[in-house]
Amino acid sequence: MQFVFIYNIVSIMDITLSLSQAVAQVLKSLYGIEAEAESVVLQDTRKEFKGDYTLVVFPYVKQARKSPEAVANEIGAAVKELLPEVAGYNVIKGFLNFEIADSYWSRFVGENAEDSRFGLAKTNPAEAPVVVEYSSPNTNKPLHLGHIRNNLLGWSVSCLLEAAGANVKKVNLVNDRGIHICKSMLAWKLYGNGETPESSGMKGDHLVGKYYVEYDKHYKEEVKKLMESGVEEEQAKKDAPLMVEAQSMLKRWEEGDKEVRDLWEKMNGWVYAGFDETYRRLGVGFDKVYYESNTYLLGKELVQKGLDMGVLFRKEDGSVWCDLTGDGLDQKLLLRKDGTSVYMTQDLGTALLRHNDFGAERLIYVVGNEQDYHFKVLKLILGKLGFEWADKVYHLSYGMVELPNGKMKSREGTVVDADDLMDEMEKTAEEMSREHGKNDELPAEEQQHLYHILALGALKYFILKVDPTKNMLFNPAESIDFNGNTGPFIQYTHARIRSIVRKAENSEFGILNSELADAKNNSEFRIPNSELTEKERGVVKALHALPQTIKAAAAAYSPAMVANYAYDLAKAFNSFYQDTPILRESNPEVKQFRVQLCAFVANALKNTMNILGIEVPERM
RNA sequence: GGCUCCUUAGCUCAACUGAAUAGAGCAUCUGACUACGGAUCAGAAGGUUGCAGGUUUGAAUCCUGCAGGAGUCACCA
Repeated sequence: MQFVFIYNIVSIMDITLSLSQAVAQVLKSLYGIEAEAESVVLQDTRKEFKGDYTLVVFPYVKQARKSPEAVANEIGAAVKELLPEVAGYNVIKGFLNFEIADSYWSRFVGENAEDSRFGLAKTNPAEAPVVVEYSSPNTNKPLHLGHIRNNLLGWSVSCLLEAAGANVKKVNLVNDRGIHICKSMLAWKLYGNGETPESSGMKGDHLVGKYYVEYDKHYKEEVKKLMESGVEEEQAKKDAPLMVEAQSMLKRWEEGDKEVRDLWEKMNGWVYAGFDETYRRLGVGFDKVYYESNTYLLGKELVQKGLDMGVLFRKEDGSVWCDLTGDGLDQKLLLRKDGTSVYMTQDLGTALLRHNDFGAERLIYVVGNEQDYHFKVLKLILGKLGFEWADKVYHLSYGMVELPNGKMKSREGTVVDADDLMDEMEKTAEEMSREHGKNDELPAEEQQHLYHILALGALKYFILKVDPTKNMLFNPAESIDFNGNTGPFIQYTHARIRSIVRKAENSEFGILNSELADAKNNSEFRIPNSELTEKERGVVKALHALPQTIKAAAAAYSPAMVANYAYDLAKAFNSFYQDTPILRESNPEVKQFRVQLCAFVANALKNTMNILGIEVPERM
């Protein structure tokens, strides 16, 4: 427990930690119960009862051999004796409610309000990094709503892990080759008449996507014709001239045919320009981008190694397999009979590459839950190949995004395009803002920026507030709502607070004066016995919970926990703000404290929203 | 069909490793000091946590069965 001592010098110790330790200690001395401090569960006291933190004593009554009330009372008395911060306690049935002294809360505010990084851990760049892969798009069509969830999650989980102290590297693995790209290329060659993003004014990724659709249209016609002439459907799908041509194109690509490669590079270039634009608008980015055209041959050596080790086997036709029946799964193909590799082969190779590139402490893959099986197998095979880091591979498996009328299907045109969606949200943000008419005096450029921030705030919050592992429903009408549990609600709260703080800073009273700075060095800092109002305490307790919230959210890879926290904090503040005078307060000391509390909340909202990739405006 | 996951208020979501009367928002209804910024706040109503059993002092949470939904089971990625 050495760290406790150090914490005490740097700042006051988190009362919940002190309480857990005190309870553990008391359990031992009173009843001889051995309990780790971490195993002592404290929950927030429900608001209908008096107190701040609650210990449920039922787990201990058996060993204590007393009634729950008696146990609770004894623990309460002993802990109060131990910790001066505990002002009192009350017992209701088996629930022991600790009441924390206001002096603790005041001191907590005094010591942390000015810390712009409150709740955020420092990262150590020398530490082995956590590599987060996300996005990983195909280059034959533009990004859609499903990609948006992926990108927002990937970005925000990266920020979250950083906030918890990890050294994070974000990577993207672009699927830039394969039959699907050839389809777009072929259709463009046949029907494109040399159309370019410049000539058409179309965004590159959309242009390429257009020809992917074009291919599908003509291909279907061909299949239909063949079937009408008596060919079986399955055969028709293989024999359709367009399919034959696309296959041949892929083959020529692999052979390095100059014409095919040139076209491929040209069209991929269009797509990348388009993606860059979308990424920029979404506010996401990467430390390193891998291209599958460079990595798709990787993994073959691993397969050879696996054969040598005897963990893989070759069938008569020459194909190579991994037998996972011992793990309750099937056999998995790793090399086709013609020696070419499959998805899994590549992924084995890129995992090793990434491990070697970064010396990673963890490899996180942000990939939809439709690939649960794939990653289960990937980890198993890596383990069989003798890589002890196989268990550092973590599949951050997120749920599907559904629309009110079911799944998105590209063929049925029910896909929500990422760029369109952002356009739509920005338009709505502009309309809402104009309606409120509070930003009419801002320069046009700032107005546009504001609409962008609000639109993306709404979109990101809407998606990130849902537990990543769960499927979610995306209702376009609700996603652009700006009231209630939404991004703009929190952004608005921030803007209002900043308005107060600006006024305070400009006023003759000068809130951040030297008196305050001096007082910070004083252990008896700040009106130790002054009483807080109910609403003030609510806000302070919410702030106090930030560091542990970030820790828990990072451990669960859940930006949703951060989103819900930000919302709770904003609500606590709004409730406080509604009926508590701040600048109107006549007692200067109280006024100063409240302004300080405002600045503290604004900063916490900003930091938590930033973890979600959401900016907060100064005014809106 | 096998395997995996899901089912909480009319709708969208919470509820940390089992704990007090299951919480928010939207929608509905009612109210708020001449706004320190009303994109706010206060309140009402809304639930047999899919169904049936079981374990436990205590279950939305753990176990079993059933019903409904999703995903997956490619020499696609």
